Amino acid sequence: MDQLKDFLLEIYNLLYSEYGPQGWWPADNWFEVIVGAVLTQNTSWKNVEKAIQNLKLNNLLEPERLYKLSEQELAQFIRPAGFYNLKAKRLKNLIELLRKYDFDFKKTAAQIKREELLSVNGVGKETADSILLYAFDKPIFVVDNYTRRLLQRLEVVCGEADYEEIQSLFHGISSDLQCYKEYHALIVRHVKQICLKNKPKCGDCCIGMFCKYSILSTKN
DNA sequence: GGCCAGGTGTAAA
DNA sequence: TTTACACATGGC
Repeated sequence: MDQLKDFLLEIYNLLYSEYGPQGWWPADNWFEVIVGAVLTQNTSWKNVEKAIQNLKLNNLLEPERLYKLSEQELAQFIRPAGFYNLKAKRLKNLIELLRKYDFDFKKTAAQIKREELLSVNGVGKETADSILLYAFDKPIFVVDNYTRRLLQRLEVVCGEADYEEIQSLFHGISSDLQCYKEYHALIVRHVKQICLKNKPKCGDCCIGMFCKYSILSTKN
């Protein structure tokens, strides 16, 4: 297990050396992180940016403002992010939770629990953990499909590995908040970048020496 | 024109 | 418990 820890730390160092700090989450404040976390569900960040911009230009990117806005109106502002009716509902659900804490950052950060976020319809594990890590600075690692794919290619986990299993691997290597924020961002950056190449091969990237299979390969 | 993107919930098998 | 599908826009 200590070996695995060292291995994951080495991967982190290689990625960090290659790409440098990623500055995640790209948002001006905690509430923008939360809105972005919902809007980015199965959606490219480019489209999320347009939706966020719409809200900003209309002075709506504040919890109280969105609380007062109707679901139908909200949906129109976030259209570019896709699934806009669904996401308007999900944002409303989340804002209803935030209202319990009087839309107050400190109060929410001090009291909010993962289970509470997960109980909100439209908030799954990845969204909940993104909010906890990037909006509220909780040392909780965010697992996404990029993470799963990368660990599969590195033969650290198999395809059936569940969310918490993968998460615990990262919780085992460090409890450092910045490391969690950076590692997740670096994984996203790396896998995206590699997949953009026409024919990525093994050994083709900064961690290639550890990959038996191409990142695009479906082989486990 | 087809495929995919920083997922999640629901319903049927 | 697993699988299929809906949700929708915009970039390449």
